[in-house]
Amino acid sequence: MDDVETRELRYFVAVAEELHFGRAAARLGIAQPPLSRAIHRLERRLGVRLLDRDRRGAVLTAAGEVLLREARAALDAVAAAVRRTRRAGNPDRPLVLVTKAGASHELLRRLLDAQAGEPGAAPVEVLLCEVGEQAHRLRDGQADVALMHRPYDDLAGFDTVDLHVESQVAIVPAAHPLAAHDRLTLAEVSHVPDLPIARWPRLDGTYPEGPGPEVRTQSQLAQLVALGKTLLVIPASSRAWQWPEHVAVPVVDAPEVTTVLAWPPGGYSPALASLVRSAAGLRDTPRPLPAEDPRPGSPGAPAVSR
Amino acid sequence: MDDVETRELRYFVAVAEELHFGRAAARLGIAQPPLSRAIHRLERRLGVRLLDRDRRGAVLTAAGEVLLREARAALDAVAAAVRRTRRAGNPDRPLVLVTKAGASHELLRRLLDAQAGEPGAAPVEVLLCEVGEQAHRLRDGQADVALMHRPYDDLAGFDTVDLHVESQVAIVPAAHPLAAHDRLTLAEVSHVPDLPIARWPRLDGTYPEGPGPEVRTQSQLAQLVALGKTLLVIPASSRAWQWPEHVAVPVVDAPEVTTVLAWPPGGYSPALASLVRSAAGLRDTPRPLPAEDPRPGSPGAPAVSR
DNA sequence: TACGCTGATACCCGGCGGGTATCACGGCTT
DNA sequence: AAGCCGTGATACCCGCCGGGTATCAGCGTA
Repeated sequence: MDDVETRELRYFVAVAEELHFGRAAARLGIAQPPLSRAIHRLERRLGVRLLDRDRRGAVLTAAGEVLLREARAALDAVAAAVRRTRRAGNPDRPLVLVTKAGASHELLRRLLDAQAGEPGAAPVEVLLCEVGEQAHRLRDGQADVALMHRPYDDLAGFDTVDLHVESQVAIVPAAHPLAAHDRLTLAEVSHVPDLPIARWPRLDGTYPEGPGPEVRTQSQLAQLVALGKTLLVIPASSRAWQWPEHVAVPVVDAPEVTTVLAWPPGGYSPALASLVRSAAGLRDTPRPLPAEDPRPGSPGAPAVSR
Repeated sequence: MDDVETRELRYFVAVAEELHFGRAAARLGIAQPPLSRAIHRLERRLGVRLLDRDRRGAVLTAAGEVLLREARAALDAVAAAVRRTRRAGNPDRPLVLVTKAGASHELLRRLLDAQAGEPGAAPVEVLLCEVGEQAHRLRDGQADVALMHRPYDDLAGFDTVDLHVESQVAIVPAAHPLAAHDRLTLAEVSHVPDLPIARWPRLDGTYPEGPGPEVRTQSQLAQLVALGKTLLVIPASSRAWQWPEHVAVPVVDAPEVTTVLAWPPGGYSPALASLVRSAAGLRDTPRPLPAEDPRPGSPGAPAVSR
């Protein structure tokens, strides 16, 4: 009586996102009448009205809002089941590690080196994604493990190993008066009138209100800093930002950022276990001496070049 | 091409649990041939062999193990979507709070009192469950919010508010020499030869190996302590254990237990928000003076009666 | 060797998902 | 004011697929 099929959830999500039966049907590749029927049947089964049909489209009811959120999560879980099962059936599957582009690449390289040194190490494939997308990739099974940053990323629902703790720096335009400081506080960088904080899109693609410029990628943001339009506060090791027009100034009271290795709980493949072991070994030497690691800007060495 | 329906996942879970097509079909209320067909189709779609068919049943492949775990999670998510949507459509729905029977009942009463005092408070329905079941009830939508205990319960994937921190006591038979101590250490209670720790069933109903008695409910455990067969270490406020044949002795080096209110992230109904507010108010007075709270054994007052 | 138990196969039927054609209704335009 | 357009709803048909029964095929065992 109350077994809902994933097809019905996919249909509902399409309608809830488009708020228009015709467009949703086109997106799904079916005609509009069967879609209307399916949504009606879903409403009848749940005993709940999900959409208020209007002459120019439809709007979600409160219950519809709930189902939209829950259905997305459920569909993610189903997609994850499929992806993970497929990979589990593939004997020489690589481990997929997802991380933000441009962040922690030194640490990532050390992790990959350490893992490659392990005997019988599984190959690791690196998948780069947009800011904040790692959790989603992990949840829907596109990746096995992620590099994430506390407190920035939402770590709820994942097992984690802390890899590295570091302080944060403000990246400001070299020509700006703030660049002359050798240390700053959060208060000093929070509301600089001519350097408003950039705004990132929400999950639905819209932007929050505010004075700052709208950005969608990290390189846009880097460019905006170089142009003197904005500033940002990031972990000290994110050296990708270090353009000639940038200056990094330590922010003394910004919360420390912890780089963590995160993975969905319960899924202990041998390959993942091996990577976690490598990561734990890395953690034991969080601050390598320069002699041990001659690369400049190595994570753990919070030296900020100005 | 790769859209898997929940029906197929339910079918697979049944087969994977029974390891026998005939019994699984009977449990599902269908005949065996369609079930075989469905599993074959699922294997073909995933491109992965899930079961090794044997003459006397079937055994899971590695990929099958993965899918069993993932499919259970996915089906939980779908069930949660249905349940939460149904409740969201019901205007005067009560908030369902799930907790372990016998634990934290004083704190729970204070929470319910505080919530009832709120203007326009939503009714709260209390659901009692077995040890360790709260997370599952929360995940599959049978409950909106849970009282759980760190570090005992798995809080991964939930938002939480800490309510109360307390130390732990050992509950030992009154006739046992350990009862004469006025304080104990973990080392002293860990491997007492004549009081082996009881064993709880795993999720699949089997018991881990060990010398301790097998228990399934808390009252069985209480009875076994009274009979001098075992001991246990629990938070000081779990007064349900306090039988005449029991003696509670503080365990000085046991980790502190934090009672937390936990709920699935993202689901902010007004009723839930109101309860979380009540809980946060409670947290601000974690150790009420006796004058403020004349009830004996109130949580926060770690007085241990012997 | 025959029986029994397992899952696989063959075949049929009915329901349901999907398609096209059309309706009902309200807002907009002229 | 009247017609048109765009919305979702309804009516009806068809083909596929899920489910049923009957039966087969392999292997262990009595």
